[in-house]
This record gives sequence, structure tokens and C-alpha cells, in this order.
Amino acid sequence: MRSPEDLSVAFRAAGLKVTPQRQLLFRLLHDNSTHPTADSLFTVASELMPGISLRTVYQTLTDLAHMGELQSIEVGTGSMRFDPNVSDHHHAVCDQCGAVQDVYVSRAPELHGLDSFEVSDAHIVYRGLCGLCSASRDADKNNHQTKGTSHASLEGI
Amino acid sequence: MRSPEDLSVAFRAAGLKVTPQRQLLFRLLHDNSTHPTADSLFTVASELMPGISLRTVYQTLTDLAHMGELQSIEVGTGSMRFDPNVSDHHHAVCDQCGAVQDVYVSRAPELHGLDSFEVSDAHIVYRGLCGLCSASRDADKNNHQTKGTSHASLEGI
DNA sequence: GACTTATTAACAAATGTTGCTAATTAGCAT
DNA sequence: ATGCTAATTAGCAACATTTGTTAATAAGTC
Repeated sequence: MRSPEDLSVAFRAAGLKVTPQRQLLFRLLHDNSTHPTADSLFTVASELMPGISLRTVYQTLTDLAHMGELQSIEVGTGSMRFDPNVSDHHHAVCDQCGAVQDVYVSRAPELHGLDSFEVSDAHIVYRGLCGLCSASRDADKNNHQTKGTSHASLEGI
Repeated sequence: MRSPEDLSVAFRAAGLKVTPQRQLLFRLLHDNSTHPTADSLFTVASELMPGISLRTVYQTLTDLAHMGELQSIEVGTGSMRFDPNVSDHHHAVCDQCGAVQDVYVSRAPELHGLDSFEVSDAHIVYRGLCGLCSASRDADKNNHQTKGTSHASLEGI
């Protein structure tokens, strides 16, 4: 995803208007690698601009996705995640804290036995424990605790 | 997933009762490779057993999944798909007709650059056109038509 | 065949997302 | 600058999928 300045130019060029709400979302999304949901973006945006509506967040996200500036992914966490990284990559999802990380693999394996299927895209979702959650689990084990220590989640922005 | 007879035994062994509704769902799911949704199963079940409730379908699907007889997968079509094939495999989703096919790959690629992430599972979703949809498209091209020919969908059961 | 307990079916509710509309506001041309 | 036109906003309703709740029913076991 391009810079807020470039996006403003692109929006005007596409006949879309550059409102304060949209500019705020441009800034919140730029270089954001947390794969936020619409709602987590709305929460943060509301603190900075009380009164902004969830509808506006969805609308701007949809516009950005249509312009190819955002990738919307569904990784099984219940709601859509938005990724300003539009390069060809995959995702690792923590089963414990829900954090999503970008993953690069050399190439997705070819599928065989389905010659008639024309593949245009392959997306791999890895599931497991992120570094912080597995570290917490190990710390718990050493401390003989029964409940897991929680680390600051990477959710939201 | 095991046979309806074996499932009846397994349900009783697990302390669950074998009702006519559940037996019907056992039969509808057995050897079903269409990856049905809860609603598509409900539609077919309703024709064979009017009055069956969607809630019962969900409940039985949940029970079967908990017993390891079903795999529930989310491939971006909006609702959960249920797969009686519980072997280690992946999926190909047709962008046009929504059909889901099982795919076997030698092994999912290792992820690199995220050493701290403990991978417990990797699921690949291939997107593109299934054989029937790509054939329809080619036929349309030869016939100089503008709208795609539709083939019988593989949806539902 | 009676008793205990799970299941059924109908409804409500939670969640995530999209549609609709009046009023506002931006952008453009003059 | 100023006004015009059209898009945006915000609020609310609607929609789809899934889960919770409850009274009445039905299954399984002895």
C-alpha cells in the first residue's frame, strides 16, 4: 500500500474524495503489519476521531481493496483481516492470541491429480503458536502454573 | 468418516442418541465429496424429512466434528464447509461456481524467516476455475457468446 | 413398561457485513 | 471567492451465519 499522500492523489484521480476520515485510515493502515479487522481499525480511529462510523471504515477499506492497495484475507478468526502488504505472500495465524504474520515461501506446491483445475492463486495458512505465545507456554511450564501467561496481543493496531 | 452403521455404534458408545434425524445426516454425509454447507445439508434433509430443523443439523455436524469424523473448513465462500474426508489434504475452490475439491500435495512448504513460530498445521487453498467452468468458458469463446454457459453446480449434495 | 436424560424444534440473540437515506461536505468550474 | 453537482457521512435497518435457550418430546436402559 502506498503512502497516505500518494493515496490521496490516487483517490482524487479515481474520482473519490479525500475526507479527514479517509486520511486518518490511510495513516492507520500505512506500514501496519498487524492485519487489523475493520472493527479494530474502527476502535483506534474512534479514539482519534470520535464520531467516525464503522460504516465509513468498511467503505474505505472496500475502496482501498478495489484499488489494489489492500488485500483482504480470511484466516478463520471470524472476521476479515486487512493487509496493506499486497505482495505475493502467505500467513501464519496464532491459535492462542490470534496474531497474524506475513510468511514468504519459495513457491506453493503444484497440485496434482486435478489437471482440469486452472489455478490462479494459492494461499497457505499456517496455524500454530507465535513466538510470544510459545515462550509464555514454556515459562508457565517452568513455573508450574496451570494457566497460561498472556502477552500483549498484536491485535488491533 | 465412517459408515452410518459404525457412526450409530460410535454415537451410542459416546452416550449420544441415534435419532432418525441423525441417521439421515449420517447417510447424507457418507462418501459426500461436495463439501456441503450446513444450509445445503438442511435443504436436502428437509426434502427427505420435512420438519427437521437447521439447529439439529448444526448440532449433529458439531458432534461429528468433535468426534473427529468430520473436518470443518473455511475457504472464503462465506459459510463453513463440512468434509467427511479427514485425511491430511488441501482444497481447490472454483471462483465461478464455488465448488470445492480435495487436493493432495506432497507436503506444504516449510516457512522460513519465522523461526519462533511453531507450526502445527498448514492448509493450502487453491483458487481458480474448475474443469467444468473452464470448459464452459472455452465453449463460450468458440461460440462467440458474451455470457458464460453455466454447468450444473456441484454445490449442495 | 417406566424412568432418566438427551434431543428436538422454535425462537431469540450474537456477530460480522452490507444496504439505505437524509443531510453534509468535498471538489470543480466559473 | 462562490456556487453547483455529486460523493460522503452517519445512523439505522437489514441480512446471513452461527450459537444460546427452553419447553416438550423422544430415546435408551434397566
